[in-house]
Amino acid sequence: MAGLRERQKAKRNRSILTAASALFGQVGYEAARIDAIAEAAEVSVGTFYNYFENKADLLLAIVSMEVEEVLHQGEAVVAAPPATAEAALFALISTYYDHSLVYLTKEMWRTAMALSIQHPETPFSRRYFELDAALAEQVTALLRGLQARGTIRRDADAAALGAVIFADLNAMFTGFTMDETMPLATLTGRMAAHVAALTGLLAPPLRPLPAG
Amino acid sequence: MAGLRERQKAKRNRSILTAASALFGQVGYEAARIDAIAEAAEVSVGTFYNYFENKADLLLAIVSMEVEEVLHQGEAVVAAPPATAEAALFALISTYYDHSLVYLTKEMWRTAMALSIQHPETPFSRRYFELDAALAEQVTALLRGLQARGTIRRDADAAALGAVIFADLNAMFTGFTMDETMPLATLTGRMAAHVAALTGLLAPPLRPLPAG
DNA sequence: GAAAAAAATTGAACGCATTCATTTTTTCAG
DNA sequence: CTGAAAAAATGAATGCGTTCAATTTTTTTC
Repeated sequence: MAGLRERQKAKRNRSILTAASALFGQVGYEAARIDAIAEAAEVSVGTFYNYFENKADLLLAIVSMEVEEVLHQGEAVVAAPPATAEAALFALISTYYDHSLVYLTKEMWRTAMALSIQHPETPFSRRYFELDAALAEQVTALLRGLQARGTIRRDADAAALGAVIFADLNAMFTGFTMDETMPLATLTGRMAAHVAALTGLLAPPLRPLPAG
Repeated sequence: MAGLRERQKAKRNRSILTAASALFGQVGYEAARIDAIAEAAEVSVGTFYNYFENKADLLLAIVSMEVEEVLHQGEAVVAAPPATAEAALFALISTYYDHSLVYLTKEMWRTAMALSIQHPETPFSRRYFELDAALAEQVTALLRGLQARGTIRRDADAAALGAVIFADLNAMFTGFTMDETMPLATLTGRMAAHVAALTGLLAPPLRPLPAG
């Protein structure tokens, strides 16, 4: 049996996270005051800081959930990619984009990106870039799979190109979060153009390259 | 003759910017207190806000100077690029990187990037991304020049690839500013690897493509 | 050159995230 | 069950960017 203390801790933790999540959704991250979150969670401000290191810590919890789900979905695409390189990259990146607004608003994404850049020595930043690296690795894995299958040229540097593609999809996503009026379709369309430009360069030579 | 008021205004403006720049360099942007800047500039806090909209505004002035100089230097590279695509891209991007720490510290760069992402409707953000766009445009211009000269394949989408390459060099630069121990040489080396991977794909076909 | 008008300066006050000394609650030994 | 020790909760205080009503300085008008 879990002790009283332990049970109360878990309940409060959940309560704070729920209250914060709701407030973030309603008024945005920046406008959500700590006292308001504490009050909604029926907890004092001091107690809030007993459970979370700071306001950003709340955001991190939500971002982690989001990216973990997206990584999971991405695995399926990497395991069984569409036939062409263009379709495969498009499918993977669309998976990322389409999921992006499930738990987070654009403003929350912006805040997360800003915090992760500004304070690199922070647990927030470390975790955020860990997640980023996992996504980039997934793009690279897709490229490797396409190479193994002969869909794209085998002499391309998959790791470097995976990083390049991830940097680009990330930059476009940043642009998306920075324009509150941009629909997801616009983002997807732009991404498609870049994917087309890149896959245009990745077609394998008609005859296999001589070994060595 | 300029009136007394006008002369004093110019003097104060300079004084504040000089004081801020010095303090940023000494203790960093975040640790530089507005009262300290005001005091060093021999001005009250209220007056500071009469001359600059906020703390970020000071940073913007310095960032603008930095990027404008780099754009100017970049023009020379675009006007007379090295012989190979790899050398040309390397030269342009090195120009950017090598200049980057002249006026700004890594911490100042991080802050600038974070602010520009977090508050997109701000003059800071608008200006920052204007400068970014100008840099990306310069990369595209270089690619176009290389296409015109036949150094890289003419059927590549220069605008899309310019954007992709800029996003990537930007992401690597962000990584550089986030690691206080990383020397410029490491950044340059990583960039070289990505440039090699990309230019490997950009070589023109041995025979010119048929028209149309 | 004095008085009125315009512009600029000033520092105390405000909002908000975070900290910390004090109080309350829970656990546990006997 | 009791009292001491440990853990957690609390809200007033702090630090810092920014605002604003009151004051001072400069310009203009006659």
